[in-house]
Amino acid sequence: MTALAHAVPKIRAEPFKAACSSCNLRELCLPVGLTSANLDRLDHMVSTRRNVARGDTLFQCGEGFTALYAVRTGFFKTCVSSEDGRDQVTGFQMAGELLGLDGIGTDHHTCDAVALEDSQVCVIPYDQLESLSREFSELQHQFHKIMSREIVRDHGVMLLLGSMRAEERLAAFLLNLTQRLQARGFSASALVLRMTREEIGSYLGLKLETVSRAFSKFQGDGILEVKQRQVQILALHKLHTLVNGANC
Amino acid sequence: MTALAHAVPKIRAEPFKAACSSCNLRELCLPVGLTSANLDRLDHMVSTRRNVARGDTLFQCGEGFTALYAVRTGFFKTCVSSEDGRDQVTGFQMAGELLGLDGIGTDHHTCDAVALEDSQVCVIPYDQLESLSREFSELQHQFHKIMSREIVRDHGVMLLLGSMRAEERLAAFLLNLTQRLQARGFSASALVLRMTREEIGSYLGLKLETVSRAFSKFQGDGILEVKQRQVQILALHKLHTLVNGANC
DNA sequence: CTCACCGATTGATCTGGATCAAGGTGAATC
DNA sequence: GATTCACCTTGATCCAGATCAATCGGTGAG
Repeated sequence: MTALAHAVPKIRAEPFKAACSSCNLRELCLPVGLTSANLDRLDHMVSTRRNVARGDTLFQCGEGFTALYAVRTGFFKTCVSSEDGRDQVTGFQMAGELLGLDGIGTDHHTCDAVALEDSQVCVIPYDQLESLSREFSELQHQFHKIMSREIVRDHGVMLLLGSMRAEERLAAFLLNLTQRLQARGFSASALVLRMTREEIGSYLGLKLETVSRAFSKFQGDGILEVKQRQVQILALHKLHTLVNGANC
Repeated sequence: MTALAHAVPKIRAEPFKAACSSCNLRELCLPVGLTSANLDRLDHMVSTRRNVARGDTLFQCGEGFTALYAVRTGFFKTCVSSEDGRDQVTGFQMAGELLGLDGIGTDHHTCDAVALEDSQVCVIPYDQLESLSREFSELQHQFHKIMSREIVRDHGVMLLLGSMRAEERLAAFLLNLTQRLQARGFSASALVLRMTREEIGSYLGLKLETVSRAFSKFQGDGILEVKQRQVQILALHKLHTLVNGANC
């Protein structure tokens, strides 16, 4: 055991043989709907992984665009900033989700992608993705679906930012998080936030104090049990009615 | 450059032989970067046009998705609504811009597209677009760029909604409009708004009264000359500093 | 163990934009 | 040219969330 541990060096940032065909995220990620023959071709394309330490950027605004990234493990945020230093978190990405779609349009990334915990991504060279998706339409269609869903998601965030009040925004955010975690096999009711109150606030167009107060309010109302970043959802239905039904 | 002639005879609802190859929007629309041989193939695919009268919908939320639409003439808005009737304008589309990208992900449209004036669109059958873009990579790449730019645009709107104050939002909106109009050969300083104050407000996350007050403020400051929907931009640079530089 | 630091909470106060209300304006119709 | 209607403007008031400020709590370093 000790001999083996000594023989196998710690795996760092070096290229690592990835394999979509044996990845447990393949039903959530780019390979959805591919036949096993085509999955093998994808394996060949997605040949490297990259580790990103907590706090480091996967890519930054302005950098040249060459590849998309599929989150394998960990958690990211993306944020854009205006010339005068205003900052806006545009999304949080977890396992199976794609990063970098913003770069296709201009050949340069237009936002920062920052790891909120030690993470690993699969590198998807973009030119290879284009040529491969010219070869089999399943991949092409799946890729288009992913882009389209990102647009629809963004529209949902606009609705949230444009017309919801603070508590509704937080409720919508929590519902979205749990849904995505549940799709990945995690508990629907117990979650650990990987981001600060300030980052949540930036995403929701609120100040961190307002986010904190909304958490406390939810706790007081018996909807949540909040202990720092540990959140237990006690009344999912109340979150739903907050977002939908109850108009004042 | 004199104003573009608006004296084009009115074309009615019958299918009409479209031709990207002879369309004066081809440098702004899907055909960007295509060789003339490939343009001909595109002509064959985009064979029909559709007229949409002011106030009518091009498609509605929930409808099955079969095609994308390129605006040829006129002006549209897209809006999403939540279950409890909240409404959010997610964008305004003018000549050369694509509508319907939201439908790819789920095979159903997720928003309404409403004509704000009598308009005409080119119908782009989506399955044909996919197969054609498997055949030539220029079309594929251009299509991907358009989707990516839509994502980037949405991120910009999130930044606006999440971190700008009312006057900054209106300034950013006006700048965006004039840039797009200018790219289409219209005056950069004189514009006619095709949407109501309420629609602008919905897009910007503001109430119509606030939009109206901001217009009046800009007029008082000598930035604009506003007469109902006729807007003359007198000090473009002041709009820029409002959006960027001047913090408080 | 103590210190320092970062993030979270909570309270007090302020304010930008919402809301409520009352005209004003221009285009279409008769 | 009077009527109507949809849209816009402007004023007065209110309130949700921002801002300012103090404190607490967990965590990592020395």
